[in-house]
Amino acid sequence: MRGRPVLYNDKHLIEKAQEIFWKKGYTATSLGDLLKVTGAGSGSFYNTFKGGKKEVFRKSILQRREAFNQFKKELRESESPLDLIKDFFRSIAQADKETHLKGCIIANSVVEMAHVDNDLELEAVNILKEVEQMFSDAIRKAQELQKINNHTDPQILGRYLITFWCGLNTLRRMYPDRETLLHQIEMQLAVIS
Amino acid sequence: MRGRPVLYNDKHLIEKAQEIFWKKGYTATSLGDLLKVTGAGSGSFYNTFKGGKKEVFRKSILQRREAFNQFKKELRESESPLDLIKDFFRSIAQADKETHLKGCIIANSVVEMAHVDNDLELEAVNILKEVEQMFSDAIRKAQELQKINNHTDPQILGRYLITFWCGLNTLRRMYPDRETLLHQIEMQLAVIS
DNA sequence: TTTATTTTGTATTAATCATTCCATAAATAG
DNA sequence: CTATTTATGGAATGATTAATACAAAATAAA
Repeated sequence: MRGRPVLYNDKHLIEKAQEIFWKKGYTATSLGDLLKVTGAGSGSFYNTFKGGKKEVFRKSILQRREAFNQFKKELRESESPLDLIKDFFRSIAQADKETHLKGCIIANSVVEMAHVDNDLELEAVNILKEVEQMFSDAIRKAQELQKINNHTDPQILGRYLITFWCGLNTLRRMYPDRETLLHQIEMQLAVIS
Repeated sequence: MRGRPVLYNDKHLIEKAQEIFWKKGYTATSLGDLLKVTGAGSGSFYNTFKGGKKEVFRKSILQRREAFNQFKKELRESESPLDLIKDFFRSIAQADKETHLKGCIIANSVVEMAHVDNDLELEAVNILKEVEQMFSDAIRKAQELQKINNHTDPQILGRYLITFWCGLNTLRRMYPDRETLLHQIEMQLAVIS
């Protein structure tokens, strides 16, 4: 194939873009921010992303979706997926303050996009619904194997967990503190046991 | 007092500003938006708010805090404040789609402000902590009066409710639907009974 | 009625925004 | 070596941003 070789492949650009979008959100991140953090000039940037800022953001959250799919794969190979999920919630308490302040880029996007961009809002909502489905499946399995005593409809409990996830996204900013968070996480997980 | 009479008092400006901030958030709301929606020119605007956009936003969420204080006053005069709080949660399910998409301006602000404006972040976090305190107080009272069976530390349960509030702020955007929300709300409230 | 004081509306500024354009660089095919 | 193709960096564009400057308007005090 002819032509000058690509210096900034889209994967690298998306990774760097994701970092800054995660911190500042969609609107507050300028194209200048994106160029600075990726090291690319606007020429290269628009060469790889004809859709501009919006396209990169969409691909940023889709990349996060991939990370989530990886976790889902681990769950499928696990004996007790619900325990993995619970440990994941517990691990949140161990994060550092900077990470707490960033929160979850998907949950953040649902809040930001409502009256900013409808397509991106829907994209983020759908990812959260996939996570919810993963929660429900794990709970159903645990119920079938008699591993938990709570026999509430797994759909309700899955929604309980996704609600908790989104609530935790704010709680950790209020109390970016290991002790406090771990207490609350254990309390909420105890409902599903 | 001498001088041309004020045409746009600050209370009116804040009210109108709050509406648009609530919808679009801080960053996505331009000064042009604010001028259009208030009807004021930039002269009047900066005459009443030397601090510009940031000052109006701060006063917008402080005004929301006042509305919350009003509710707190009702609670103090009530026999069973926890029941009032529960009914308040239930009433969320009855809102229309537009209202669901707006969500809670304070919870929204905590998410948006983390890496945008530290002062405003703290302001919003403090308001949420006040709400949490109100939850805890109501729960303590209900426990003392033997009105509920759950005897978990009221602080933990207060944090459970504020976490739920923030989670609901996203869940209602995922499912802006009366049935779904009411189901989830009842399930979560059942924990405190 | 004149003077002092304050608000208002608009024009202006200066900065930043997202995007496009284009000459140049760097590769391959012929 | 030459022609062709593609990517790059940065200048240029035009829109939008937040904020200021200032003359005109509207009032009250003197």
